[in-house]
Amino acid sequence: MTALAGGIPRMMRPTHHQNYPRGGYSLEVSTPLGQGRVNQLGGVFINGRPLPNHIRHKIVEMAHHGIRPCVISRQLRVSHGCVSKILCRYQETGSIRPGAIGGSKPKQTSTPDVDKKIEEYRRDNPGMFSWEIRDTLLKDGICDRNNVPSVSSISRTMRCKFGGGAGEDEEDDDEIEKRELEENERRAKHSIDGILGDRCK
DNA sequence: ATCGTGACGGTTGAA
DNA sequence: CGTTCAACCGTCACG
Repeated sequence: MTALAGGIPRMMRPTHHQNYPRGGYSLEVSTPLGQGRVNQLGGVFINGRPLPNHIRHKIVEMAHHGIRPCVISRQLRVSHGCVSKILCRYQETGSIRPGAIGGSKPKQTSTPDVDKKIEEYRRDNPGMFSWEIRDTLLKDGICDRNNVPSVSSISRTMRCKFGGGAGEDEEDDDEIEKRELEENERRAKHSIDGILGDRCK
């Protein structure tokens, strides 16, 4: 641990390390949704998970009323770093929702160019099969035999871009939010049901 | 006193 | 099915 005599690169924090005296400082509380913890301000949070929606909402609402971030932080018991982040994001994107967690990068098996071409073929001829697209890619000289994507790769690409063919409908934040709230409630209820009378299977 | 920032330990979910 | 791994999370502490 002492290994970096050579000048700590201005941004390393050898001393911090989230070193709590082991055994617990960060109180643990149980919530319907998992292991909750308590931050320095006394607020409850779940490590690794986004803040609940109503808190996020409250943060932007208070900010909207001209309340300073530091006050919001103390009042809602959310770290100022988090308040700052949520507010920043809200200003940038207009959304209070957290970013998409998890999943793999849409794997770029082909170049963007090829991807574009696939989209184009598909748009011009929606009934086209993946193997036909593959053939066309070769015929048009977009790819050669060495770098042409596999048929399954092409169908994956199309699944991603076209979502299975159905038109994508954009829901506005409110709608998503509402649905999320319901889902949360349902989930919470579920786990309570599970505790009260475990009968599923 | 505030607030931007990045390390950290954590969870998630498509591939 | 289980595993991988890069995305995001909020907290903490520094500056």
